[in-house]
Amino acid sequence: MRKKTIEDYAELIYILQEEKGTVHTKDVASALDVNPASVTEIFQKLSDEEYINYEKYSGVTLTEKGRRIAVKTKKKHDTLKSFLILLGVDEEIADEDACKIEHHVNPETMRKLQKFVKFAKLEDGCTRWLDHFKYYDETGKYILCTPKDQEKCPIHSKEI
Amino acid sequence: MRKKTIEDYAELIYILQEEKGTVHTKDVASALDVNPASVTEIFQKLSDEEYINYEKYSGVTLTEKGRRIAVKTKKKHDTLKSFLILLGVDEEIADEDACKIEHHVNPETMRKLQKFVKFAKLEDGCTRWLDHFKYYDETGKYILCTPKDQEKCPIHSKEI
DNA sequence: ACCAAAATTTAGGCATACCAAAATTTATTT
DNA sequence: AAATAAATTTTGGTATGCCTAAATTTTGGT
Repeated sequence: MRKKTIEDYAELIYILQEEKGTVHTKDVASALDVNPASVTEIFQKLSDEEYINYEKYSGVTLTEKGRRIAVKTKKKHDTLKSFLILLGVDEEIADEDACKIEHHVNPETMRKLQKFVKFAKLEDGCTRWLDHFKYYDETGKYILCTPKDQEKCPIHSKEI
Repeated sequence: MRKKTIEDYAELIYILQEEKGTVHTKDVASALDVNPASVTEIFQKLSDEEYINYEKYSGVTLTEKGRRIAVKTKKKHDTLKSFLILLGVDEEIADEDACKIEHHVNPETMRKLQKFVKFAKLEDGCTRWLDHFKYYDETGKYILCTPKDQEKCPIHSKEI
């Protein structure tokens, strides 16, 4: 697998910490599929850079600085994943891709994506376009659906 | 900047080759902002792996294998960039992000994205939902626009 | 409280992607 | 056809993220 970034570690520690308080070498090693010895090295580095509180042999917790980056990263992850699921990507793949992409996306892009997800999930929004997209994705066919054609459209003819 | 992948180099060589035939160390170095000495090393590696034809001091061209990966990568790049532009991301940022993301996206995800871009650009499609999104993005307001409300919607009331 | 097992850390190594400086080859100018 | 300039390659070195094996510390069972 690819090299992990500080963001990967911070995000994971954040999640594990929520679940079980202090986070241990082994937990991180197995979750990210790296050697425990490597995790120790990383703990040292993250500790030097003040992302985590680290005492040898007794696990770690995030510092405020670490928490900030973890939360930010997790938020990016969640947005990307939601977006991909909207598009119809399988959840597992959406999660993997979100994990790989989250480190590389410009904040402006993230903002747009987040807006887009929000838009598509608006309580009172008309999201039949998404149904149209899914139909197009599945069948390859596009059903013309301008206002004057809507009676003929099997998607738009569902009342809302 | 981040480390470059084989895909980055193949894609760039492909583009430069279109423009000017043989591609030289210096071209790649300046385009990717790395030291020429590093480009030489990379040429050696790419040559060993048969992505390029390389004779010392005389530049490179892609092999068939190299061309395949370059074209595939460029296609991913273009799809991602188009998609981001659809969303309203500035072209320059869209290009940068596409470049960083293209190496990490699952083929299934790419297919969905490509479909989505195609869908949004359909000649005869009704893409007012995109206008609605842009309006929502700019103003924060969503204009209710179910079939029965469409007379009141400034976006839908534009005839098409 | 002891001892074995489990977890963690240390030590030593490897591969990769980069760099700067020096050496070499190719291109250009006169 | 030299001489000089430009491009390229070689050499030697750095930082990073990973690994395995060995050493150390902690934990759990009796």
